Amino acid sequence: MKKDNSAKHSLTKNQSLVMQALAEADQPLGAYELLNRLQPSGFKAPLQVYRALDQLVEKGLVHRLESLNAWTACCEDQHSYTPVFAICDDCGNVTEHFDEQLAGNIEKVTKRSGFTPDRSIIEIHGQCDNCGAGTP
Amino acid sequence: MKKDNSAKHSLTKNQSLVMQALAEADQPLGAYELLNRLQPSGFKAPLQVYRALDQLVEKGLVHRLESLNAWTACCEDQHSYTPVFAICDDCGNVTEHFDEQLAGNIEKVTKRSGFTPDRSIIEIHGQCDNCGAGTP
DNA sequence: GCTGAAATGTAAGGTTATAACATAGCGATC
DNA sequence: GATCGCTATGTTATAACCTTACATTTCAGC
Repeated sequence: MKKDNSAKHSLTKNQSLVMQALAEADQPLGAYELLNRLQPSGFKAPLQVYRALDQLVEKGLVHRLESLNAWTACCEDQHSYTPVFAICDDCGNVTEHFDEQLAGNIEKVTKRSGFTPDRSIIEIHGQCDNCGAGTP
Repeated sequence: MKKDNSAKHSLTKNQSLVMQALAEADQPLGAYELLNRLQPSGFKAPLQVYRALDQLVEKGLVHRLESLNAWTACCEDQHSYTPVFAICDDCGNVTEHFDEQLAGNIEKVTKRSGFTPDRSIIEIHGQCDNCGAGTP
């Protein structure tokens, strides 16, 4: 289970509910999957979910996985490097990693062409240790 | 204008049309934007576009930009390294880069945890040289 | 208590992607 | 050349994801 850092950030009711749902999930969740899970708590419209998600991303507590159209609770409280996500295409499990060198190389590649990087998206699809290609 | 490598890959009619539209565009295009542009050529349904796109991605002639929900013609004919896309959030221009070192970093980060990488997505948002943060 | 900013509620609509099923083209084999 | 199987295509409907617009509520700070 992921950490729940919500306490440190004085979340609103909806933000807390979404954060909790993500923290309890063992996989990234889509916005409508979140809506489903939060309907018992009174959620009625997609916008409630999307607003909470946006605010949580803003606070750095949640990441969006672009290649899955899904959202996941951040495994750390605040991090300085761009996160790298390893996404298992078999079981759907996602792990978050950090690597200073990699973050540095990304800067380098783009700055060569006069590009000023702002935010980076690194998502790696493959097979996790459990579903491993090693044990077929 | 991007290269048009379609000749080498014996594309079908729909694949050629989509490839051509992407090669002529100076920015990535969404599937429905492609549909609009190809309606004069007889396209009627989204699926025609999506199917052609999938096949072109399969052949390595087109990349999907996950964070834009858009598609772009590949700038090279076949490449061995994971492409890195630099996406200008101001003008929408996208450039494709390659970096051996970066590809190596990715392997390293994931393999530490027993993960077997298959395909990687690296998309960097920021400002291009023209829209430059340097010249406000 | 009043006020302004942020959060929430609700309805409607836009964009992106896929499922399901039918038809057509085309090469390989008998 | 008839049959088979594979790939590509056509068509309709629907699922999944996200946003706009506007009304209402909450709540900290004066």
